[in-house]
Amino acid sequence: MSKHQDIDPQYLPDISSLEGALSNRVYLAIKQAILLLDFPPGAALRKALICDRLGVSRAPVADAITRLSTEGLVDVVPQSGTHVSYFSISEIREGSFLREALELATVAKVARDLTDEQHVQLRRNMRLQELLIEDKDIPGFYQADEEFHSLLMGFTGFKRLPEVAQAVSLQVSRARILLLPSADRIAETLAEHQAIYEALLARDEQGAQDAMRDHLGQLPPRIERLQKEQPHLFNLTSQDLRDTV
Amino acid sequence: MSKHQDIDPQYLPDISSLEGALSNRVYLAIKQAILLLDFPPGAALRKALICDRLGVSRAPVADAITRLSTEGLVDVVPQSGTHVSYFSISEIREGSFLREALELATVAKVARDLTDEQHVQLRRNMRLQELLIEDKDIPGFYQADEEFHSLLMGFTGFKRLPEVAQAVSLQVSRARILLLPSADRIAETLAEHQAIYEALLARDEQGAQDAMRDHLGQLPPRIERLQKEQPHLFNLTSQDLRDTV
DNA sequence: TATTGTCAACTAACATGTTAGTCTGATAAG
DNA sequence: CTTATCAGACTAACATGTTAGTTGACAATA
Repeated sequence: MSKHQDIDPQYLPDISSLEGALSNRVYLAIKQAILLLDFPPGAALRKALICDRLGVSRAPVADAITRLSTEGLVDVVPQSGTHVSYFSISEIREGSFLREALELATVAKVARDLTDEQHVQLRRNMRLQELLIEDKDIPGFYQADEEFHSLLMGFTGFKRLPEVAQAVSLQVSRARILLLPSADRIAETLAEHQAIYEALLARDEQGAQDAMRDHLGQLPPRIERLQKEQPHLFNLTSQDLRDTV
Repeated sequence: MSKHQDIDPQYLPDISSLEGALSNRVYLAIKQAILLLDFPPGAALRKALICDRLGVSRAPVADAITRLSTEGLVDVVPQSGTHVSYFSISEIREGSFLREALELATVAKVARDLTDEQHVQLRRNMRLQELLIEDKDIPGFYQADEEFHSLLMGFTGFKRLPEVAQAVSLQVSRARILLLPSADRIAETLAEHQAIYEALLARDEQGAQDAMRDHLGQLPPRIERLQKEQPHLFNLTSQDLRDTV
């Protein structure tokens, strides 16, 4: 069950550039390493190595691991050890479901309440997306994509919504790193964003939801295909086996 | 800003009857006291008192408080103190929004996938609700109500959904305690549940969502009325002031 | 070979000591 | 009477020592 590598603490970002409490900085550093797959699924988190690398004691590291555990990024085995969680098709499906639920409620509300100022911000972001596509700047487009969704959530005026949405779809975000986006795909993505944008301008609540559902529905099948290509990253639970029959 | 009472540790449930790690038991005990308003909003959590009462050291208590902090039930002021969070109209609105988003997605999926076995379970619960109303057993109905929603979420097959739904609407659950349900109100509630139930049987996705939206929409206005009656329990942020103009 | 039992090494969980930031309230200055 | 200051008493955050449970290698046995 475990001839897995330990983590390589070399990949931990330096925490001195971060701000806030020590526990929080350690948390952010480990979280980044996991989300970028520098700490691969299955890797054992060795507290001693992390303490050594970051120059902190075990307390803030333990605190950080507790938080990562509640987010599902690590699995803690009491009195035994901690390792980076595997991908799980069922968890990714659930994460996508939760994410979709929140995004649909978001666009419905935004379609009802969109202000002129918000419209300007959205239009600016859409223009940016177009420019980045012309330049074939894939990382840049990725970032503008995130900002597009982030803007919409911000428009609701709800403060916790963005972080909740991120928390429920962390596994999806992590798996998404494995997908290498092509120029074709980001062009499609732009078109999907435009459909959402136009429905929002038209105050078309149902249309915006349909467009968002269509947009978000693209991701899960792509991720599920990864399971065949890189099965060692996945944890096949009985649930998953039943689903894939 | 703070001539508030300390918490009274006497209200902490005994943790020896709970199971799991010590940290988790302490967490559950404090959480229950906060949700039942035995620890009222604004009360200062004194770690020493809690340690004394539960017979544990500071470590598991600190661990528990960290978790409660991420759930928004307590506010931690670094290097200073911790107190039970106040109610906030804006947080309650947001919690209701998030809860509704998840419940709507849930009934849509259940309307599509309902099995015969699940139908039997639902019908049994509906019958139970009717019986409890005849007996005017309000606490019993409250419990069956929770079970109704819990059943629906369980039907999706998603494991984290119930806990996420509970987590996002914790503030709402806490405020709900202040509402004294009348016989009239629980009769209305039953009717709303029946509308959801019938739409689900008819596989009417849109109808089930409409019925659920109508059902969940009852709660927030009732809670907002509490603000006038018991303003000392609320934290009026500038956000809230703007909203209530 | 396969199975079982033992034990050493490792771990998370817990207890407790230490540090440093924050609040309060008394006192002094205006 | 108001305001500023400053010391002491708190607190969370952090460091570190201790406990107890798990794991996995290996030897003993069948």
